[in-house]
Amino acid sequence: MRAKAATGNRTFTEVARRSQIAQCAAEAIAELGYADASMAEIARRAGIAKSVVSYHFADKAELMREVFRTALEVYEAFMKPRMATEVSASAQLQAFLTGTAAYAVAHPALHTAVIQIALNATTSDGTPLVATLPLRAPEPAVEDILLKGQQDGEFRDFDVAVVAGVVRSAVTHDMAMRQRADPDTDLTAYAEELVRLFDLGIRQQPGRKSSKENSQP
Amino acid sequence: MRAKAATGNRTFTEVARRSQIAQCAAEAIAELGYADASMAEIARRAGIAKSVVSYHFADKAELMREVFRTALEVYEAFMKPRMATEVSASAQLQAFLTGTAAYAVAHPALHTAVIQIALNATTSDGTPLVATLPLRAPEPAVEDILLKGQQDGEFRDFDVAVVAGVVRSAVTHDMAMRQRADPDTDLTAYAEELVRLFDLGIRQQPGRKSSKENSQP
Amino acid sequence: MRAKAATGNRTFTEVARRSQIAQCAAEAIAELGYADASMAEIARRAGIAKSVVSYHFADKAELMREVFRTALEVYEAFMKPRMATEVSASAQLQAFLTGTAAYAVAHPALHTAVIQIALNATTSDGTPLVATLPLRAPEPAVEDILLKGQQDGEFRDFDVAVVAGVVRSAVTHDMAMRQRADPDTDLTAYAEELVRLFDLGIRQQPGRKSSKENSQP
Amino acid sequence: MRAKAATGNRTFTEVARRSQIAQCAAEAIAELGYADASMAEIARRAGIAKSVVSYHFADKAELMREVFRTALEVYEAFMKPRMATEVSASAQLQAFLTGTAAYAVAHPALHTAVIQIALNATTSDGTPLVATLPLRAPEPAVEDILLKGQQDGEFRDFDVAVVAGVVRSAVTHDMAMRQRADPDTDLTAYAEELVRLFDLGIRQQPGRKSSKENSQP
DNA sequence: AATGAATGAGATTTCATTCAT
DNA sequence: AATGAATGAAATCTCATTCAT
Repeated sequence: MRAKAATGNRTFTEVARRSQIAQCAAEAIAELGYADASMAEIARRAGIAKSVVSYHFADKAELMREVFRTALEVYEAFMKPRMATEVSASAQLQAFLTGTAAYAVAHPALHTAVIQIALNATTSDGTPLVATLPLRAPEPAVEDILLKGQQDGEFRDFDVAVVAGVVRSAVTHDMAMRQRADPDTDLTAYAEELVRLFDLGIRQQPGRKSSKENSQP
Repeated sequence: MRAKAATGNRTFTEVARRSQIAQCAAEAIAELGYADASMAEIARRAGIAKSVVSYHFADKAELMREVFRTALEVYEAFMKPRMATEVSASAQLQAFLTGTAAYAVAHPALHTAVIQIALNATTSDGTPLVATLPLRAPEPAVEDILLKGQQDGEFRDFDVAVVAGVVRSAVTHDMAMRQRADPDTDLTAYAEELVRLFDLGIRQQPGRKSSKENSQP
Repeated sequence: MRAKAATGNRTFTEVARRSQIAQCAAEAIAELGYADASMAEIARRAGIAKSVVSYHFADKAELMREVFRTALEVYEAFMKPRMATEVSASAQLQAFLTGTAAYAVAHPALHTAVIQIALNATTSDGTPLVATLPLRAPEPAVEDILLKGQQDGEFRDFDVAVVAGVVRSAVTHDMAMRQRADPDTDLTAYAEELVRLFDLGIRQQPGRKSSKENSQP
Repeated sequence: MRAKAATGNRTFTEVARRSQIAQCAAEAIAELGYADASMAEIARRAGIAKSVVSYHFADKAELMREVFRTALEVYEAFMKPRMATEVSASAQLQAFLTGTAAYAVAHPALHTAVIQIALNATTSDGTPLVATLPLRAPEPAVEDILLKGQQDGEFRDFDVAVVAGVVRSAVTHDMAMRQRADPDTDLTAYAEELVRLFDLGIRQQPGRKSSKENSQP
């Protein structure tokens, strides 16, 4: 009857350390870039020996996976209450944009680190790390929102995959670059501008009907 | 003690070698990611000794700067004729979007490499490489097109910096990710979708006047 | 500050644990080779924490010494009844060869591990572990059998040390390599072949007298 | 038209360095045992930086393979003239035994190192190194000598594989242990003793015919 | 102009060992 | 008696860079 509980079969201490190390890793990556965020640097920031990092994570890839997982969890926990109250697709999209911006302000390191990891991290055999992640898309999925909007007749006809990509790249890549260049950027105003842009860009024009809506009377 | 000034006095061979190496560097980065594109790998792809790379470039940062410069040159040469014929801002924006997509198809390595370099490369003292680049925005500057559109009353009132960022992140980050995930993506269709999205998103609504236009009768 | 003297005051549990760990160590060494038989691997096989190994053995050298001691004990217990009944030197040599082969079949891990330890193990200051062992030769000592054979006139005149070495290397090194290469080798047939070989090689030729026998009328 | 000639496409310098490093590796292994012969220690003995070793050998396994190859070459070059003059199988066996002993005296490090490598070295994935060697048996093959002796009626009937193993283990394992324990052992006397032992052990008894000889009149 | 050889710094990872609980 | 956590030392390997030729 060992003192193990918490997540799966991990000690309280272990969970705490892993989380601390993952956080330090995210910060190191966000500040220095993926290439310069070495295990040594991460350990230094956590105030522990290099070998302690290796003790808790089998290898660097596993640490990166943990950062990814953490960021996802935090993001979803952050977004859930903000999405729950919205019904219409356009309101959901607005909540998504302002919510994600607020998340980027609250957790800039996680927000930036995830992008760098996705772009750079590889496993020891050279395959991209993302390929090895059991990666369900984070909730809320932009695609779902857009689809719902089309079905409800709120949004016009367009290629969901493309627009979803643009929306997502705006709140990840562009937002992160902006924050990096100037940490004090007003992301709230930024998000509002996005809301307007996309609302106009995809909203169903009055007097027109989307093909989807027509085909399902 | 060869005094190799910035540009100027380079022999024909030298110019050719630098260009060849830069091209190989771009390909290595695009295929393997920045972290795994070592000087050795780049030399291997060029079929020359590691030391030859060092002979032509003071250090890795300078090589990365050269890739950047090359990509810019190629991009501008590619876009110039496509932009020259367009007059209206909306036509220019359309030319920018379809042109950049065509460029990504024609020069995928350069297109992808630049993003990776911007995100990852640092000089030996740790400062991001982009900070050390005499970086004028590449022509055509999205900001200029948008501003012109507002002044001509074609585009509505919006924060130019924000929208320019979104437009740019769409054709860089999103497009590059898409190409990486599936090298056969139809970027032409993709660009057309973008044209529609942004056109609707920023065009001046009929019967409305932009503040800018009003204030300058 | 537990005063754990050489042997003597060990609890039942302690003795059991030490023996279990030593057994697992032998198996790890036999399977993976000395270099890859780490304390962690040994603990894993025993189903205990690394620190438990350190708790029971001052350091790795002591654990290796224990494996050595264990192997010796087991070997001698195994051989004793087989040797007890034999009187003549040649019968004793035969019993030694077939007995040792049977031991190798019964305890392959111990048999192999001892060789690896003898060849590889060093104390922390670099001196070979064997040098630090209070190493009396295991009973039955081949030298004693050979000497007795010469004195009884059964064996011819030869350098006892040399022949003893050859006999021993046959049943250790050669036999172990053979088992490793093919775990199903028929060691019984192998031993019989050895018996014939050495019997012919050292037996006193009829009509001749060994010098030893002559000099002690 | 690079300045490459020598072995395959290796520079003179490269060949020399590889050979020097391999020699130092053999010495380190012979003196300290396989486990303590680190790349750092080998580099120290060669008076070069650790990274120079890595420059010439892709990894440690490749260095070990080179030591193996070198030892084989040296051994065969050493034995060839000694075997060439002998006709009868018994004379060949004698030449083999005394020759190998002389080799052990002339090249003790190589002789010992090979044994340690065969027993211990593994590739990075854990498989024994010997398995990855294109390992033809070194000339002269003991098996061939023994077979010839049986066919010529010089040697009695016995299992060639077994006796070959014993002969080989005597001149490898036993001889190496002996040298290690006392570097001044008289290996010449040792070899003579072996000659007598095996000669008696396998020679065809007068008045008897081996089964093989009978079956081929 | 090019290169083979060398190198120090540093990256990741493994290991035996210690210690508080 | 046992263990999780931690650690420094060291091992292997990679990298950008330098230099004599």
